[in-house]
Amino acid sequence: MDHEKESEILKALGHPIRLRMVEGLMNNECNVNKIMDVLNIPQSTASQHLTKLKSVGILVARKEGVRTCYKVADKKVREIMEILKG
Amino acid sequence: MDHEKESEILKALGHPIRLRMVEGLMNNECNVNKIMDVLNIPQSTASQHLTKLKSVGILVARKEGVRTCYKVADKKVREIMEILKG
DNA sequence: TCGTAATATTGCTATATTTGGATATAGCGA
DNA sequence: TCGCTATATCCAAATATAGCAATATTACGA
Repeated sequence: MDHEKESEILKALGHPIRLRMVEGLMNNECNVNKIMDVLNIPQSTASQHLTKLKSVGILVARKEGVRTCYKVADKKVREIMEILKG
Repeated sequence: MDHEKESEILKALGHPIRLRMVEGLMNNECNVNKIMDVLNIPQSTASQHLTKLKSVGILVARKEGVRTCYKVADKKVREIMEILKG
């Protein structure tokens, strides 16, 4: 097991806001504006958390004109989220 | 999902030393001395990481005379470790 | 090209975490 | 009780993270 990389992923997930982000993005792709509205946090805060989740490979971003759509990209993270839910 | 508690658990797992501790304790119960030897870290560092893992319920401690034996207590954490391994 | 909306980045402060030496505590055997 | 071993706790310094306003960037439509 690559402890460095795995612990990076877990650390990224280990924040209430980011966990809610990932949970919400499990089934739908979503742009930043929607996310910051749903979570009721400032734009810069939302953007930074999303950037962190992307930087460890949990999310991928897709540009759609002026928008950025994020979605969950890591299969293991999906499985972890399922475990936490159950 | 209780995001606060779940993210606490993920944050606790999200550290290379603690991840190695949990991995090593998946199949055997172990005392602090053994753990610090295997991971090659100072005693206080080992103790503190173990304390953190215990405080979020990932590990439980059992006193055996002068020794303290730790083992993995959280079923979901076990499942998460399996996912990371696979 | 201008203006505007969406998003990213910067700059900064406050707070939290990590680390390991030093010290305290507890159990056990002589 | 004394001394030894195992572990926990305390403390300070270094480092990392969180948060958010302000600013920069980018893409689009008029």
